Formats: sequence, structure tokens, C-alpha cells
Amino acid sequence: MAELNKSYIPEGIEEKWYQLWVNEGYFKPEINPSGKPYSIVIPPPNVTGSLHMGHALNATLQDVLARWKRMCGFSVLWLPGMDHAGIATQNVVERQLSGEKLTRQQLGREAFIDRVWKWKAEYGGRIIHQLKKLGASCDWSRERFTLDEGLSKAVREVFVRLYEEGLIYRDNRLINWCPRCQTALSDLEVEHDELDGTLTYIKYPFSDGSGYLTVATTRPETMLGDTAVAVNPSDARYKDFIGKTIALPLTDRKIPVVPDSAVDTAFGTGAVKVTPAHDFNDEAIAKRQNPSLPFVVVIGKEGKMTPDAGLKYEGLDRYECRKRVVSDLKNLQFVEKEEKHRHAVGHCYRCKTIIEPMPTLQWYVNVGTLASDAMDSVRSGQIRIMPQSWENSYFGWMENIKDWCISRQIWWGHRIPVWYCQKMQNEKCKMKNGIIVSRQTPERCPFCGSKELVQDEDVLDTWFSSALWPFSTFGWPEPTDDLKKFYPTSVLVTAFDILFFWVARMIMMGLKFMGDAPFRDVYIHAIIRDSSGQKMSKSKGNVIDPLIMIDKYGADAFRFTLCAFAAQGRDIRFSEERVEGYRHFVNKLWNATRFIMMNIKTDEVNSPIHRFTDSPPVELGLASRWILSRLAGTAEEINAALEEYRFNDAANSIYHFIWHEFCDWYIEMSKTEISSQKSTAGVIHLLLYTLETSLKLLHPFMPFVTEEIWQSIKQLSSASGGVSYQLKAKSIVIAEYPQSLPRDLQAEREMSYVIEAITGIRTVRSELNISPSVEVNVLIKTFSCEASDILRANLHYIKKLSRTADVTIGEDIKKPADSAVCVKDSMEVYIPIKGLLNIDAEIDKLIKESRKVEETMAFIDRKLMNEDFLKKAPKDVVEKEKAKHSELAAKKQRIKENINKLKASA
RNA sequence: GGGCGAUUAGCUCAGUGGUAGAGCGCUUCCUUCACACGGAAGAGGCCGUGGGUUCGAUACCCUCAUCGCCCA
Repeated sequence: MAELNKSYIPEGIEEKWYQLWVNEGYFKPEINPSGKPYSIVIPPPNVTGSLHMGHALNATLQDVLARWKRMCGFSVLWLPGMDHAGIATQNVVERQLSGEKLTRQQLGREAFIDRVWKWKAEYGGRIIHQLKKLGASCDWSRERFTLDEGLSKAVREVFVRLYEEGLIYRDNRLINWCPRCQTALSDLEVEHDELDGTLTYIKYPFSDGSGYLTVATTRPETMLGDTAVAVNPSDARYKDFIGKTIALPLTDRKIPVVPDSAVDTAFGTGAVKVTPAHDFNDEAIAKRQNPSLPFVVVIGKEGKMTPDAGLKYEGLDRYECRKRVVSDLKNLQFVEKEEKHRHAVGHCYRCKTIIEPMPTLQWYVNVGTLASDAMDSVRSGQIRIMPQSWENSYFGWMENIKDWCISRQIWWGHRIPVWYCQKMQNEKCKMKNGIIVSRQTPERCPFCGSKELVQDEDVLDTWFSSALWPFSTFGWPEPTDDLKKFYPTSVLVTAFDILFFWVARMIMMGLKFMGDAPFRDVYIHAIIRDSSGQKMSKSKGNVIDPLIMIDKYGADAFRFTLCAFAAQGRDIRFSEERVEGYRHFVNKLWNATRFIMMNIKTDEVNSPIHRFTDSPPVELGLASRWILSRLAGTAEEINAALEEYRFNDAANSIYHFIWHEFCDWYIEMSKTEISSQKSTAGVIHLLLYTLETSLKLLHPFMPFVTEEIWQSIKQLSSASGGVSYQLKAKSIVIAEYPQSLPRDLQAEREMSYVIEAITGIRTVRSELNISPSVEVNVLIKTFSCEASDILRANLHYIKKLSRTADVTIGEDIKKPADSAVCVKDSMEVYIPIKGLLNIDAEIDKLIKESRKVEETMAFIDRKLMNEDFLKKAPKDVVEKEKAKHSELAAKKQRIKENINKLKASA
């Protein structure tokens, strides 16, 4: 028989099979044309991105589901793609330009966009290649990009429809402005980090010279834009000051003291300066006043002070200005005191620059009804969020959702389909403010006919196009076959950090435009941290590169590790040792295969193919019946676990079966047949069948090694004439997933006697330090004739696996003098060793065991003596406790007898 | 400040209303004809604290402590 390498080496093998899978079209849903549809859209990674641990986990879990469902006969579509990551990509290319001492403004819009496309062609989409290395079974023929023509069409369609329904509007209000990226950001794109700051207490003198008020602020430079001081009308300290006027220091402005009940009387002095143009709370106060307070913009889009800040400060950076303002105020004796103060400051999520609230004209989506519909869909169970605990976060966010700012002042992205008529030649056009919103680029103004149209300079938030991903990728707004077949998708697999950014918005858009939720299940998986619990980040230098893991340990071991870790709800502490452990598992499987292959004698393997899928195979021996039943049990567990997204349970289940049942027991037992002179056809057949089925169960988790072994077995049928064991499927990818195999609980029960006997003997041998090469004689006293019968029938296994010569079995066996003993649940094992027995040590061992039994008995005694327990506990529980008690009593008695005998012989 | 989560073996983590499991590590023995990336046998845990519910709590509820996350 052809021999395999001594250990599994993934290099080369992974690429080879992946190529074949793609070439054969296995990842296309058409491979199972009549199957029920099962679809997943990948959370599109950034075009700038490269595979990190989060992606790897995310993709692995999706791939497990896709491969499993595909093998179950579903018509599986896992649709891959990327998003254009507007700000991030633009930043990357601008950085490249700055190396050439160029700015995008110098290049011009069109040339810049060309440049970005060129960049994408060259560097973008690295992650796609990396997903392939991981083994992702995506249908690459359907790969999409958010800036594709089709997806762009969908974006326009949605924008126009929402505008026509009045759900998209333009407004001038405060937004989060990133002075570095030079664009507006949505609330979600701002990260709040705690920083140590200073709370400066500033005296604001009344203009009538009657004293002063003190206000406290963390941003002294914004005082230049103050247009009021607000106090809580219920605050007795300040009631009388309402209506007075303040002479704002460092300026020549007079500003009023106004009442506002939202002012926190406990913060600072209870009087707050109001800078409507640079603070969201202040904006709200300003708008509540009647008439509303003026907005004075003192910080410009570059983060530098404007002329309105005063000649002295104009052009200064905002933080430079802060220093100057404080020192100037100090010189004028306006600073009362300074306190250290820790507070949250908003940062741009892309570049970490501190954001600046800024009044600008932007486009917004009114999310009110969209959000309430999206909440209903989860409340009604139309969408299941798993683990369910995330529903709280979902509802919490949706209930407090604010309108979504969707315009960005950048160039890379979907240009807003809005044109402004420059002429506004008639009333109708004036009424519309010359705003034209259109699916097609208009040639003339539909209202007044003017040809002077200017398109809005801005592009849409990347998430606006991502929100359409579950249907735009299927060809919407065209009524394509894919759309009909695969929408709604079956499940969305993602991490919680984009639950709001993306998931919530997809639900809103899906409900709105498809009339149905975009997916049935949302499975939220963990975030991966390093082994000390820190979030992995480039700046911390604690990033583990998945590709290095793959190179080092193979994709299979790496994937399996991720699955085994996947239970943890919120975070995973990744440890490389774990990957190494699972590489050992791959090797174990490999060697099990090797063992089987080495023992195939081609001229003997010619029994008819029997796949054991129908009736329990009664004609087989106990070990074979047992392994088939355990295989069936394992398949049951895995299918049930995957059905509920319990990836770790599924992984552990197959791991335990292959290593600790198949290898540790069945293969060891099979050696009795193989080493005998009898025909081995039967046992080889069973070994092959169990291996084949195990491979199929394992394949979604470890696609490569399972295919490699599958193909090796497959070669047998063609290469060696006599072997009739054949694999139906051309590739394991399209083999049938094992389900509903017959259990044989009787066999499992019987086998437990054999295992008990073998482990009992091994325990004694080990305790007595009997060399493995020495064969001993053993006596087994069983407590039932059933046990005796079964042990006798399987004596060959016992002898082989426990290295014993003579085994005497019976219910009335007497413990020989000078023998060591092991008391098990259904038998006692004696090994006579003349003269060599350390009687004191034996007695100590038994006393220790007896003590353990007594402790447990005492616990049960307490229960059984408790009348409340007997009265109130369920009957079966009481019965169980009673049975346990009498079992323990018997065991205790047996141990005692053994101790007495040992004492007598001493 | 609001909300959420975690706390179980040396480490990383599963888990269940009826005195606890895995992997790694550790100890002892074994290079037995698949595998030392292996085999066998072991040691190791008042299941964070204090209350409550219950016949019974590691598990359900509350308090506190520690750590972490999200949102302001």
C-alpha cells in the first residue's frame, strides 16, 4: 500500500486543493441546483485592509456554516466582496501623494480618483487573497465591490427614493468635523476617549460693573465664541442674574445670562458658558432660547482660529490658542482657579484627531420610522440576534438614534446624486432651492430648464452603501434570479463592534427597500484579544498575524483553534499554544490514516460496501458496533451544535471522538484482528468507514487535511484492484454530511464493561509499577453475569490492551492472597504478585479510596435524612440519590473487605 | 454618569438547580510494529465576597470587590 509521510505537512497541499475546488466550481450554489438556498453575505472588509484575527475568526465561522450546509445538500451562496472605505482609502492614497509632495487638490478630483483606482488595482484587495489561504469557500465569481457599477446604481436608487419620501434632507447644524480628514463624521464615527484635562474657572464680569460670575470650562479657547452664559432657573445662586449682561473678556462683545433647565447645577460653578457653534449641548441651549442665540464660529475647518476669534488669535491652532487665551486671561486676573479634570473627548475613528463640532450644511437621513421598523423586526422574532444578550444593546442604541449624517467632504466614494441649478429661473425652481435629485445625471434643470447645473461636491458615507449590501450585491434594483433565490440571506456573522454601524442600518434598509429583513439570524461572535486580554492593535505591537499562524501551523489547525475558542461571548484571548495543540490533532488524524492505509492488504479487502446507515449492524463485533454508535452520537452532537452556532461544542465533539474514541480505543482494538492471521477485511472496512465519516464531520472545520486524506483513500479504489471500498464523491467538499446514523446504546453500555476492565488493570499495573513488557495474570470479579459474559466474549481486547496473559472472570472469584486490587463500579480487578506486594501501601490506597466514598455518602446521607428533601424534591431525584447511596455502600463494603484480607495476610 | 459582561484546576476557558469538566502545563512510567506532534496512570478546585430564594445554589436574585467593554 502507498505510504503516507510520517507527519502531515500542509505546504503545497492547501494551495493544490483550493485551486481544484475553485476550478471545479464547488463554491458556486449551482453545485447543488435543487437544494434549498442558504446564503451568507460576507461583512465586506475594507479594500485597504489586510487579514487580521477578527477577519480570520469571522471568515472561519462563515466557512464552517457554508461548508456544512453545502454538504447537507443546500444550494449555498457565500458572497464575498469589499467596501471602498472612503476616508481610509483616501487617507492612504493622500499619504502616498504627499510622498511625492503632491496634494489631491493639486491633482484635481478626476485625476485623484483615477489614482485611487490605480492604487486599488495594485494594492487593494490583498485580503481577498488571504481569505483564500484560510480556505474560505466563497463564490468568487460573484465577488462585489461597493463602488461597482451595479452597487452604485443601487445607492442612487435608494438616495433618490428616500429623498422623494422626505427621508433624506439637507440641514445646517453642528456635526462632528475631523480637521485632519477635512470631513464630517457621523456620531458613530467618533470615539470617546478619556483624557486628563484642566477645568479652568473664568470670571465673567457684568457689563454694569456690578461684579462677576464664574464659569468653568475644559475648552477656554471657545470662550471667544461665547454668545451667552446659561444658568439653571431653579438655581437660587443665579436666579437674580438672569437677564443681566456680561462683558465677555478678550472680546468687545456683550452677552446675556440666560436660563436653561438642562444646566447641571452640580457641575463646575453651576453657570456655563455657551458656545453654540462649537459644542453640541450649547447648540441645543442656543436653539431653545427665544430668540435663539447667535452662532459665532471661531474655529475653522483646519482647526485654526477664524477672524471672528479676534485679530490677536486669528490663524492660531486651536490648542495653541487655548494656551494664549488662558495666559491672557491670567494676566487680566480673570482666572479664578484651575483644576485637573478627566473627561471624554471625541476622536476621529480613522485618524484619532480630536474632532471639532462645527456648524455646516450636510445631508441627513431621517431614521425615525426606519429605526422603529428595525426594532419591530427584532422584537417580533423576524430577526434573531444571537447571543440574545446583544438585543439589549441593539434596542438601546436604536431607541436613542439620531438622524444620520451621510455626506462626507471627500472624493473617494459615491458622489451624492444632487445637482444645484445655478439660475433658478422660475418660481418652481426657487421653491426647490434649485435642488435636483436624480437617478441619471441631468442635462438641464427639470424645473426651469437651465443648463447650468453643478453637482454636489460631497460623497456618501461608506456605510450608506454597506447598508444595501445584502441586496445590492444580488443585483437590486434589478429583479435578478439571485435576488429572488438568496434574499433574505440565512445568517449574518459579525462582531459586535459594527452592530450599529452596519447591522442596524442593513436591517433598516432591507426592510425599507426589500420589504423583508436582510437575514434571519445575526450571529455575533467575539473580539479577539492577545493572551493578556489587550485589544490587538498595531500601535500596541501585540498583533498576531493570522497568515503567520497559517504558515506555521497550517490553516486547518488555525481554523480549528478559532472554532474551539468561539464560545466565549465577548472576547477571546488568543494563545498560540492552543494552535500548536490542534496541529498535534491534525497529526494524530494523519497518523490514524497512515495506520489504516499501511494495513490494507489489497487482496483481502473485497467485502461488499456497507455504509451502516440503515439498520444497526448486529452481525458486527462489540467494538465495531460501539464505534459506529459513537460515530452516530458524535454526528448528532455536531449537527445540533452547528444548528445553534455552538462552534466550540461541535469542534470539541469531533476532536474527542477522533482522538479519544476512534484512536485510543477502536484503532487499538483493531490491532488484535490485524495482528492475527485471520482475514482483516471486516475490520479494515470498519476502520475506513469510520475514518471516512469522521473526515466528513471534520471537513467544515479542517477543509484541507480532510480533502488530502479523502483523496488518498479515493486513490485506493482505482489503484489497487481488490479494494472495493469506494468514496462516492469526487471531493469531500461535495460529499454528503453524516446525519441520522443509527445509535446502538446497548453496544455503548456493553463496551463500558470492557473499558472498565482494561482501565482497571492498567491502573493497578501503573500503581505497582509493573513494566509494560511484563505480562501479568489477572482475576476479575464481576457483580453481574451480564458483565462476566461480555468480558469473556471480549477477552482478546482485554488481553491486548492491558497486556495480560491469563484473565479469569467470574462473579464468585475470591481475591487471592498477595494481590493488588482495583475496585470499580461493576467489577473488582485483582493482580496477584507474589512477594512483590507492598501491603501497607495497598492498604493506604484503599483507605484513601474508602474515605472518598464515605465523604460522598455523608453528603447523600444528609440529603436522605432531610425530610424536606424527601417530601419536596422530585421523586426520580430521590430515587437516584437512594440508588447512589446503596451503590456507594456496597463499594465501601467491598473496599473494607479487601482491606481486611490484606491485613490478614500481613 | 448610564448600561452590559466577566470572576470555575498553575494557565486559557467550557458547563449544569442535585458537591464540577476540557486543552495546555505538572508528576510517574513507557521509544509496544500509526503517531514522542505519541501512549498509560496520576496529582490538582471552600466554582471572587456577603446576603437572599430553594429540600438543595458553582448555577437563580440582590450587595460588594476586582477587571473589562459599550454609550454619554
